[in-house]
Amino acid sequence: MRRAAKKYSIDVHIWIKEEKGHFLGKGRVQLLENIKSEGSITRGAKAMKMSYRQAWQMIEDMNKYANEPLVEKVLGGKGGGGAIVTEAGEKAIKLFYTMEEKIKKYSNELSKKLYL
Amino acid sequence: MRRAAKKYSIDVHIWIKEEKGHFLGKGRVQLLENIKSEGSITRGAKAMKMSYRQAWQMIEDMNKYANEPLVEKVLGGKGGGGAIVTEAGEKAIKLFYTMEEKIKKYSNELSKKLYL
DNA sequence: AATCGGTATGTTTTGTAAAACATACCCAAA
DNA sequence: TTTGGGTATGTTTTACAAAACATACCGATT
Repeated sequence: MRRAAKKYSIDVHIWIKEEKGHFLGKGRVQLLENIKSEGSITRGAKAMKMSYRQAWQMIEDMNKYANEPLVEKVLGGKGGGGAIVTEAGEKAIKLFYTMEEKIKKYSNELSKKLYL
Repeated sequence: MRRAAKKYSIDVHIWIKEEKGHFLGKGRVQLLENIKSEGSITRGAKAMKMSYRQAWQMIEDMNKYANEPLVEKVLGGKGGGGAIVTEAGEKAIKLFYTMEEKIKKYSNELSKKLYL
């Protein structure tokens, strides 16, 4: 009879990529969510202990690979300005989580019959 | 009518993990294969431009998390010795590729209906 | 008993990505 | 027209993982 002395499972990470390079991973999605809730890149980045510089570069990269910008700046206004997540950005967030969930669900099924 | 200006797809990486930590990823599987074909950790690592030190540490880690060692040393003998991949090691290689293939196949299916 | 290429491991050096710092510019609101 | 907190970037510093180096030990083979 088959018995596994240790419990194993499958861990899975996904990225949505465009032809020329990676486009969206978990970190970027979290950044988008933070920008959405905080209202600026500065605060969104800080909320996840990411440097503004790195956050900005990610956004530049995402916008470059997307059909339309996922984040747009808002200059001036009370508080000096900020940034917003566009509708395309919102869709991207949802899409990423949908795909991630499906794939994880599937790999969890596989994990159940994982004997080694 | 819906039309995507850019082509996107899902990229997926998997790891087989034990409760206490990651156990097997693509790099480790390649290392196992190299050790198998080269007959030693030294040459197996060199074949993939990995340092002996790093390779050895990976093996130590794998053996620790496995029910039984995946690699065993062979001391002495013509050429000073070497290392072999055990039967458990062979199984682990096969299992990893089987799981990887299934999950990639599934995510490729999902990629087909990926509009954003 | 000498040889040989490996294993196992500590120590030092190097390379590079990330963080930290600095600063010019932006513009709505007051 | 000054204020304020952002954006957008260049420059410097730091941290740390990876590589490189060094070496004691191993034991079948000859």
